Amino acid sequence: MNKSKLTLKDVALQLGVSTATISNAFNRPDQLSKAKREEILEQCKKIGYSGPNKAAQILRKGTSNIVALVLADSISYMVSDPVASTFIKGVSHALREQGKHLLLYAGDSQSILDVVDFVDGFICYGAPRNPKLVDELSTSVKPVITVDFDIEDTPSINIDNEEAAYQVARFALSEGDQVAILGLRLIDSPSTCRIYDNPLIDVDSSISHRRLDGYLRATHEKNITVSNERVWHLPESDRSFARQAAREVLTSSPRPDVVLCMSDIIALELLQMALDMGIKVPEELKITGFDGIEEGERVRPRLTTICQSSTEKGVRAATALLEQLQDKAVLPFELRQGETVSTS
Amino acid sequence: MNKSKLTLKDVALQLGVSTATISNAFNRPDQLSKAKREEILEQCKKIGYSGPNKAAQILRKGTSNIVALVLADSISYMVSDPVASTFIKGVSHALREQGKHLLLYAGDSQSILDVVDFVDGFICYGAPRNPKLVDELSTSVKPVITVDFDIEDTPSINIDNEEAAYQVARFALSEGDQVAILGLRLIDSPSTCRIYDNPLIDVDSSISHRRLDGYLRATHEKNITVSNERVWHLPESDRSFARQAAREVLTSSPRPDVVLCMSDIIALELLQMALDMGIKVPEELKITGFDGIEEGERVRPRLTTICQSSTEKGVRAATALLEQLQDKAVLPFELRQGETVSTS
DNA sequence: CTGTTAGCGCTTTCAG
DNA sequence: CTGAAAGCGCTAACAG
Repeated sequence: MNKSKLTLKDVALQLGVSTATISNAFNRPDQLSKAKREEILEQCKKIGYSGPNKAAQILRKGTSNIVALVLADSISYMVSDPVASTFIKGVSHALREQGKHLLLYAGDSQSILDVVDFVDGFICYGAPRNPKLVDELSTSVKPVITVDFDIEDTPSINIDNEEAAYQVARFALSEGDQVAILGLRLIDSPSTCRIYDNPLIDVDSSISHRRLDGYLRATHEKNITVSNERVWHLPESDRSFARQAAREVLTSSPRPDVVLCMSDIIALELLQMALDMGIKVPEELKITGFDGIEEGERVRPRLTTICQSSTEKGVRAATALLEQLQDKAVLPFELRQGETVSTS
Repeated sequence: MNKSKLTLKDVALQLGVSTATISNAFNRPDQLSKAKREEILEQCKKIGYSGPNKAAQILRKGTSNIVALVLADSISYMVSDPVASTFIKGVSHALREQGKHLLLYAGDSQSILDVVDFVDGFICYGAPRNPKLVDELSTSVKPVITVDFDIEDTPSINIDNEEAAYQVARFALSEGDQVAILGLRLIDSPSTCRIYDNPLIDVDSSISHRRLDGYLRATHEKNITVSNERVWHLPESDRSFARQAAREVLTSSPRPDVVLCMSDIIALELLQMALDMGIKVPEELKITGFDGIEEGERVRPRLTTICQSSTEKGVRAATALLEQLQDKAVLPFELRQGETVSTS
């Protein structure tokens, strides 16, 4: 109970050795004889000293074994998103193997200053909602790795979103199709809407715009034009936004033959609503998703989508951070041919 | 860039005031004139000092604004469980309002010693897989609150699992029904199996056993006997375990008329498998879940289950910890009448 | 309202 | 291999 009051100094005094010896017994086994070390450790256990105080170690050593995972959005939102939570899974798995701990950090926070002094580094998953964090991160002395977006001169992990979107769209489209696109964070609006002529946000770093580019490359190839009123913006990959958008799309006229969705969550809501409305998939409506979440395989018809391994991304991100790898990695993806696109 | 090298002392020197004044400017506005304070803050910004080093503050003040959330299992597993992630959502939401940060901690870790010295407290969600953590937690000087299980003399948050299980079972059962139970962590086994005469683990604190008690109270009331070979054990509320168990149950003879499931995930897998096998729900098979996850409402027929608000639990847990409330709270639950039980 | 000072608990040269 | 001593950067008395 009073273990918390015992300091290394107290212990040194009690055991009649110097503080350095105790410290070494815990941290640097090579600095003293095995026998002595074991004796000290045993004595410590006996008197209830469980090792050097971590707070002091952090200050002194400048490392804490804590890695901050900066999420794009609030933790609340991210943790219930299947893609993000799969990513977190990967990160935590890799961190755990290295004895590191995981601090979750919201991307809509004011600043990273609260933690920058004591964490060992940052994994930044998606462009944080608060852009100020990007500035802070890019000038931070602590190592940073970004995932699904880029900061100049900072290592990152991505997939080729443009190519992936192109492939899934090309697979789904036939000449003459009426096409609609359900996009993610395309413009600066907190609600679901068509993009019309609103300025696209953040063009460079946004994965959404890369995906849009890919979709449009495929439509051009099939001589299909997609006007801006057939492109919807959703502020988040969230089921209720998705439902709204799905309803708009399915009741719009002409009703599309193909809907390209920038996430599986969106696609799944669209699918469900279509089925509820008695629309046959894929005969009357083809749907593509993006991400490859499990639920897309459980549902009937199975979702046609792009699979990317979020777990793998998480593992890679954590590993790259800890090993200080400096490269910008591009991971593979895979087209999954479900049944929401006719294979004829 | 060299902001990280500036210390409070340097700044004091540069601005020609004492270190205490700088410290006060940042931490105790009441200790100096508003004018002076603002001037100092501005100067600091100008020379690139962003405030006292947090690592040093942690050591000095003994608080870090970090709260550890100890999960029952590995982070990887917990973060993809809808119930746990909803809980995390609640916790992070409440923490955020208080400017606290969230450290995720795995319940199968070796020890909490790694972090106990610098976190401000522990929220412990479910009995940790490694029981040693419970000992450490119970002797820790840092505040602790448990959720869904109890540690003596430690505040906690629970629902009345026995009563909830009783109610859902009573609702589902009719005299003469053949009953099976899909339970969670009932015995000490890493795989899905019937419990037979294996000793039940951890009887007191386990919510699973409270639920089992509730189910059995209901069956007794209806003069139904449920032998131990009609009770399955699943090591986790995990879809693949659930599928195994579902298959065993549905192919066992006599095939049950009612299956009481200790989580919605289990119930949903059972439901899906039953439908795939052409078994009519609820006409030929009644199913009950536990938890009230969203997916249970999206599926057809809708799941009959016990709803408990995991978000609310999370919020309460965080609040209670931060406000040092000492009571053992019992939260309400609600029976949700879906369509997996006939309402006749 | 401001400045001085003594640590918070530890690690790490550097002599011995 | 061991011990003495100097901080890591900061805060909170306390005295002025």
